[in-house]
This record gives sequence, structure tokens and C-alpha cells, in this order.
Amino acid sequence: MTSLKDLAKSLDLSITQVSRALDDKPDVSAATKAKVRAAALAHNYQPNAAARSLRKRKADTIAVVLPAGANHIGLAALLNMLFDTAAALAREGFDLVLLPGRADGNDLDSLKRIVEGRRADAIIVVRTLRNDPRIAFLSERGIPFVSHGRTSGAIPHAYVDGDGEAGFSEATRILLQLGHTRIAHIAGLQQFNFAHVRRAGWLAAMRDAGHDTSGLECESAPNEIAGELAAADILRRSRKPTALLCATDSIAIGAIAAAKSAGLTPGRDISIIGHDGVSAGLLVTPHLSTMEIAATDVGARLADKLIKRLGGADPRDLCELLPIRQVPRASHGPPA
Amino acid sequence: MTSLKDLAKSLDLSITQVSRALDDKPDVSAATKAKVRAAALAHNYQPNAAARSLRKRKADTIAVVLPAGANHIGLAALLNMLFDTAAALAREGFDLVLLPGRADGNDLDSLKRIVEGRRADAIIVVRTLRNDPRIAFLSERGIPFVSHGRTSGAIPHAYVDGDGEAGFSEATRILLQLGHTRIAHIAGLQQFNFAHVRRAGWLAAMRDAGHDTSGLECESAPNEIAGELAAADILRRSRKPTALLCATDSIAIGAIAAAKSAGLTPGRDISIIGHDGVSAGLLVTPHLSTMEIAATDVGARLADKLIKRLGGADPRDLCELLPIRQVPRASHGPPA
DNA sequence: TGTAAAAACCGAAACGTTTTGGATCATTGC
DNA sequence: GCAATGATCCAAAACGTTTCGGTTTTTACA
Repeated sequence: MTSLKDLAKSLDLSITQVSRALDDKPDVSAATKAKVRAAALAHNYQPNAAARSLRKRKADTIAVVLPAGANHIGLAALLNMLFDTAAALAREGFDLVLLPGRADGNDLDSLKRIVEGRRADAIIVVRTLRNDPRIAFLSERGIPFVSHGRTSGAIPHAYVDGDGEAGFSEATRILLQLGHTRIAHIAGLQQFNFAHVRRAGWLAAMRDAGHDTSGLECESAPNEIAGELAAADILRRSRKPTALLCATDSIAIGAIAAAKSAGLTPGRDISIIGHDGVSAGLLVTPHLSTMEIAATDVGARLADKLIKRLGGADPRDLCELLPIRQVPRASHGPPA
Repeated sequence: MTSLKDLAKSLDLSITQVSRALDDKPDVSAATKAKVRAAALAHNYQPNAAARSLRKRKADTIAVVLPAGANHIGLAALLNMLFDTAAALAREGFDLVLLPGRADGNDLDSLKRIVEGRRADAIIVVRTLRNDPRIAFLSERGIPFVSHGRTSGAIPHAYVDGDGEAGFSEATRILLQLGHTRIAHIAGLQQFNFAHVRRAGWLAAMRDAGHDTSGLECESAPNEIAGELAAADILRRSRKPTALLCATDSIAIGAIAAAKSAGLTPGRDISIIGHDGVSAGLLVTPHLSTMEIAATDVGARLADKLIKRLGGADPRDLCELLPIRQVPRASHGPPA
């Protein structure tokens, strides 16, 4: 409501001086600075965001393009992480704006609107695909961005991600060590990079151990219902697995239900392991063996990378691959 | 990157006409409109958001002030709902910006910054308190807003809320009908309005039935761990309840764990009912009896109310109290 | 007391859009 | 042929801030 002009008039100063005083710039005497600050407080002056952003050519805003609709299960964890990111960004003076992905799946158009309209200074990309057009677009335009998850493409970019390949290799080796040989993998949709690398980790460990993987895998959307269907399918096959390594906890929780329906006791008759460390894993019986990123502040790390990127850092120096920690619980063990 | 000026120059038109053409205003010939639109598309012109917002004195942005940190459990459901709101608002051309509550709990300052700085045209308030200073502030300033949840204060305002009082009264009556008399209530923190009305519903039904409630209640933060502690406490008391009516599912899930630890079988030795209908209720054993708002589109309703409020509707006409539907499952039954 | 340097200040332009208040031109009615 | 009408168009102001370049005032020192 109150503008710089109002303050200037009430203080009998020029707009210039009031602006500079509030910015603590050198050309203003200590006395006037104090007076101006007092007046600003009294009128609870807040600079008009649009005017400032127009003049400074930056919006002090970060945008995150969210995947479209439907898959609310996975969304909750994502939004929780982004809340941390928002909090970290707020401390640096940035607002976080949510852009729900468009129903037609054309996220590039939302992105163009944001970028060309200068609505945001930088972008956060989540749910990276193996070959992500959003990342190609942003890189080409030189828009600062950080992604939650890597891509398989050649474009170097800033990211924070878990080392899914190592994690799934290790989990596979643990199962092998316990005596399993027919270790099946219920993969996530392979267009997503996280799903691809997790499968690669399983595949590598199986190959290293000299085990045939044919007929031992299938693909599932990352939610309980799809996971249950996929597990039921794989348990019905001729070459019956003794262990199910699942791309996500949600799939694994569905797999536990499927195993029970098939008359198997998870942890005894069949081993099931997931990934993510969601709290729901402690609600199922038996408690879900899983693995998770060995860091609790992924959201804040994302914010940190973004700030550094805005500060001009090279994206190649802003890649963080976080180690995965195994969280063994009761849903896996030696083969029956 | 391209501005109206650029377009005007390349088309040999005035900025005025280009602007009006893109806005489909009357004073422009059909021929020029077509030419302008084609050029805008070719240069993929997007109006500068700051300039437009400065001139039009509106930001096309809605802000939501989120509660500060910590309680991530309840946050996930909230964020999920807000995602729907964001999607609905996006269809109307509004962006949704997230304002994480400040660590010092002073959300009013964030609110002032947004409101005075004209960063948002309207506000969404969540987690309403019984007596909410944010609502007092916004009402007084005449800022359009909608809250997720009512307040107990006298200020009329737009809201969407579930009828927690009716829901908890009904659940209590159901338990009474089954033969329970010592029905305890594990309440949410009473500063929150939802917790207050749910307790009121239980209290009214108990009084109507002529049952003494002394020693039959306690308060808990809305998460599993606090719920488990609260339930353990109430199960240790001299006047042992046969049923636990919990303010939220998270509390109820904790209560199930506590009951098991105390050697009781939920659903047989003790009845436990929650509220929210979270999916985790289907993961615990036995499946959690609960209740929930009989509508799946609360987020969109919130957006709808906000749009109407921005259109000048009276807040008193924008109050929606949604009925609660009981979801009986396996965690309650007649007393042992 | 005079002068140079330093400190404090100010006017005006610019950011990119929308909108006001005409201006121009062809067409119509008489 | 002339005024009135309607259809297109445009210059300029305004939104509220930051910043460039220059001006005035004070201080420092001879």
C-alpha cells in the first residue's frame, strides 16, 4: 500500500535516497538511514514485488514443474521433500511456485511460459526421465536448473540423486549371499531414470554371479496396486523366484500383499525388499526390508545446488550422487 | 526475451495495437489480429509477468502459508490436497506459491510481506487454529482468502471443512450402540479447530447418553509416536476404556501399536477408530476403522471458493461444511 | 579564507506492459 | 458535397522500483 514515493514525501527526501537507504547502500548518511528504516517500519512498507522484479530483471522465484495428476502415492514423498526445499529457499529470499504438470503431458509449454515470461529465475525438475526433454530445453536456453534425479543423456546438468545402481547391486549380493539364486526384479517404468538404474544394479550383480535373469523381471507403476498385480504375475510363472527385489517400497508393499494371497509368508517363504524407506514399511507385517538414501536433507541439498547454480557455478560441479544405506528388517531372509 | 516492442517493430504496428490484438480486444481488425498472433507464436512471445502485474495491479498468484517444519506426517496429506488446488488454480491462470511457515512461528510476518508486497492476490490458510491471528489479519485488511478448516472466532470467512462434530458424535453413538460405555477420546492439540470440534462431537454424544467422561480423555500431537504414547497412558489408567476414539488416523495407528504392546487385540479386546481415511489404515492389522470427508475433491473446492471470492462473492456465501462418512473396518466391534 | 576532496543528496531514465484519450481514414446518409 | 458515423490505429502516461549521472553540501587542510 505504501510506496517509496509516500515514504519519500513523509520524510522530505528523494525516492532515490529512500531506496538506497533501505538497501544499506554507501551514499546515505547513517542518520537518514535510521530515519528511513524507522519510517518504513512504521508504515510497514514492503517493496512492490512486480516493480522490483521488472527493474532488476529477476523474480526471486523458483519454479518446480510437477508431474501431472493421478499418482498421488509417490507424490506425497516428493512434495514432502519439496517442502524442505521451499524452506531452504525461503531463507535465501526465494519463493517456490508449484506448476502442476499439464493433463496433456506437455510440460514443456508450462516451462516456456515460466521461462519466457520471466516468472522464475530458475527451475527444479523432478521425476527425471531417461531422456528428458525438459532438461534438453532448459540446457539449451541456458536457464539455471537442478534436477531431482539424473538422466541417461549426454547433457551435463546439476542434480541430486541416490546411487540406485550401487544400492540394488548390494541388495542383490546380500540376497545371493543368503543363498538365493532366483532373485526377481519388479522394475519401475523404465522411462524413468531411477527405475532404469535400479534395474541395471540388479542386472549387473546377477550377471557377475553368473545367474540367468530370463523370466525374472517385470515392470510396474510405482504404487501398491500395480505392485500387487505385478508380483502376483511373477509368482505365477514357471520359474518361481525365491526373492523379489522391488524398485520402490510402494511396489514392495503390494508384493507383500500378493505373496500373502498366494499363501506365502514374506520373510520366510519369500524374501521381499523395497527402496525408499517410507514409514508405511513399518506398518506392514512383516516389517519391510528396504534401502534408502543415507541423507535426510535431500530437499535442502537441492536448494543449495540451485543457489550455487544461480551464483554462476558450473553445473558439472553440482552433481551429487548420494550413497544408499540398506535397512534390513523382517521381510527377507534365507530361501525356504 | 521478445517484448511487445520487438513484435510491434517487426510488424510495423504500434505497441498498443499489438497488446490489444493479443488480448482480442475490439479495436483491432481481424486481419491484424491474425498477423499479430502468428508473429507472437513465431517469436514465442510470452508477456513479462512482472510488467503486466505492475500495471494491472494483480499478480495472478495465490499464496499458501504452510505450518512450520517438523510434523511431516500430517504434511503429506495436506500437500497432496494442495496439489489438487494448484492444478485447479492453474486452469484459471493462477500460480500457487508455497510459503513455508517461519521457524519462529511468526507466520504473520510472511503474510505481511506477501500482502503488502502484492506478491499474491489471495491467500489460502491451512491448519486453522481455534482463534487464528492469520484470519483476523487477513479479514481486517480485506485480503481475499479461503481457509482449509473453520475457526471458533466470530469473524465470518470462506472455508471448506469437514463436519467433525457430527462425524465424532456418530462414531460415538455407533460404539454406544455396540455396548461400549467407557469410550475414551484421544484428542488432537486443542488449539487446532479441527481437534476442538471433534472432541466436542464425542463429548456431546457421551453427555446425551448420560455417560461420565472424566478420566477418559487425553491430548496428543497428530502423529503415530505421540498417539502410541497417549494410548499407552490412557490404557494404564484405573478406569480402563473399552474403546478409543482418536482424533486422527495417525494417532489411531499409534494406538493400535500401544494396544498390542499392552497385550490387547484391537477389534476384539478394544475398539479403535480414527479419522481421515489415510491409506496406511489398510496396512495395519487389523484394518483401521475410520471416517473421512465424503468428498474426494476438497483441494479443487478450495480453489473454487477462492476464485469466487476473487470475483467478489461474499465470504458468508462461501462456507462449505462437508459431511463425514463412516468407514467401518476391523479395528472396532462390541466390547469384550 | 579558499579550495579540493568527500559525503550526501537528487532528477530522470529505464524495466515492459496496459489503458486513456484522442487521431486518422474510409464509409454512410442526406 | 458535407457532416456524422464507425473502424482502425497511435502517442503518451502510468504502475513502483533501481540506478546512472550529476549537483549540492559538508569536511579537511593549507
